[in-house]
Amino acid sequence: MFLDFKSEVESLLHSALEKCGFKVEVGVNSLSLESSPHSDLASSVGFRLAPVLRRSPALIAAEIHKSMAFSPGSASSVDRVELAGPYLNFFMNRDFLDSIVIQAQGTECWKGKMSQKVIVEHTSANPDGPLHVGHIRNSVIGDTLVRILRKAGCTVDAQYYVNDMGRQEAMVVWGCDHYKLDDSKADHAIAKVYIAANKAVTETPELKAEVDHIIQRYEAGDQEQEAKIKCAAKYAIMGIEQTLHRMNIRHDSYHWESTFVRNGDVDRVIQDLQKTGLAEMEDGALQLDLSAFGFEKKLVLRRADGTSLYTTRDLAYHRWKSTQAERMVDILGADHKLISSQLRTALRLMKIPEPEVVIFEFVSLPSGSMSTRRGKFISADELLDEVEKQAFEEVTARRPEESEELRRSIAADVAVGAVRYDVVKVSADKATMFDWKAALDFEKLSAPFIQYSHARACSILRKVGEIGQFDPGLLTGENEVAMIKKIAEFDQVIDRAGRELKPHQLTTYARELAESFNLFYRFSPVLDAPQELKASRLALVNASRNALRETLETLGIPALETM
RNA sequence: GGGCGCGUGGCCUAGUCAGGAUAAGGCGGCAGCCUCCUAAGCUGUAGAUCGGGGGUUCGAAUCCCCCCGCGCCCGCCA
Repeated sequence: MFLDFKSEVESLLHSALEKCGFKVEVGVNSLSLESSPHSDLASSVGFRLAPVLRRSPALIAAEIHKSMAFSPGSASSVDRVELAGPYLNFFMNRDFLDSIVIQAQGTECWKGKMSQKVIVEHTSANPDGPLHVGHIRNSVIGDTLVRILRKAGCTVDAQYYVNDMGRQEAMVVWGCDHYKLDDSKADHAIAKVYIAANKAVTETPELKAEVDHIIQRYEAGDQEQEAKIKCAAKYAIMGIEQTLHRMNIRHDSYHWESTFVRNGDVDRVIQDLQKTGLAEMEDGALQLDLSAFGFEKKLVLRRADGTSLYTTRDLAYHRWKSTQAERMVDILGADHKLISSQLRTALRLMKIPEPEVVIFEFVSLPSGSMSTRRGKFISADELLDEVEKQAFEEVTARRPEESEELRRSIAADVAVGAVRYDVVKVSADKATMFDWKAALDFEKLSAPFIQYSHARACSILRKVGEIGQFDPGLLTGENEVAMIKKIAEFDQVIDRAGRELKPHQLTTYARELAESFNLFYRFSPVLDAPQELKASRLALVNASRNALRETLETLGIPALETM
């Protein structure tokens, strides 16, 4: 696919440069390759070389162009190279376009060549209540990255780190001791006692000691507290999992932070950090001085009462992770920026590989930021319910003759897609404001737009039996060629999103792919086309359907066959 | 106060990391397209000094500096 074309262009350029005796600096994109409206791939390397060679970029480009060891048929994917002033324009040849259509008939061509083992940790929400619309930004970004990396060829373990030793879980247990869990969904029931407990402790500060006592006994290995905390946390996670599953999100493994306290890993981390000479006792607590690395405040490794802290436990978790994978990816909210830099610095001090951290900015409500503790949030369940309700109305308006069962099922799939696409389409480093109107809009910049294109392709394919013999060379219309080229881009998009950990790039591609298909659909009749052309167009519909399906699946969005 | 991030038509965003050939979409506005494979679609049109100011460069939305605005953080919480 596109990456093959690109590497062929690269080697053509490299040998031409060598022939001319030109040297380019090594580095990313040293050949100055860029996508261009004027060609399939362009190089502005002439500009790069101009200051060194003291000649005009156009002259340099012309010289490179002249010594390009290129004749028709000498390359498997490049048709021609054109000189346009200082630019070199590369074009794909017909054989290459044909091979894209043929490859895309199958299932093999969509998988990338990466082969690393990767751990992606995402969601890891405290088991103190349901996921809200802020949490799901973490879950959706994380799960989409898991899918992208798998598509790129990696072996991925999606991990959920369970914070069972923190204050918030002790608060939940205190709440369960004093209030009754009602029969609402597990995570929602937990949230109610958690909110009540917070209220009680705020109003009666003396109760704080009781909560502290729970933490201390749990850390000391008290069986009763352990049973209570594990039970409460598991109950909350059960509810959280239901919500995640509803959004097509699954974790491969769960890791409890208490594990790393019990097995001694936390103590070992502390010992190793002491060996750096940067850790010292202050006010009874062990603190790490990271001022040499630009951190003002010291990082507390162990409380004066001897109990551990979140960061220290997280260090132990990361040390373990580093022995299990070649890449570690953490998805964290913007509130973790500082602590994750400190974590990485501490790991570096111990010569432990650092994770790649994907930070996403906050999702706020028009009324301000969300808070589980204060009960101020829109839950993911509520969001999904509302979107599903809206989707049901829309599908009913369009397909009133279909059974309610089918309409419900389509609405559920549309809702999952709409929510996931809406969340992941914005770059992670942009703070967003939750907007009901946008969440309930199923038009162009949304998952239903892409699902719809897929459904249209399926609809055409349903009307014919087999595709049979076809000649891809007949697909020469403007929209047909554009569609083939767009399909070809799939491997490059996956590769780049997987390396840069930018899942929103895939949503842009998905939109472009669907747009291309809709144009082809609009201007190239398939079923009414003359016999031979019909077969070729059917093959392109099939290729498009496969590309749309792969893209949707990688986004975790159901590829609906009818809607 | 310090650190990090963000600022692109009325609104939401892509493009910024790796500077290049006319700033790309959506929503909303206006004007059109269902005897035609699903109109959750398609076409046309109006609308942008890319927050402001300096600088680097043949060339800056993109890199550097300053300023302004917004967000997050600066706990022996997580």
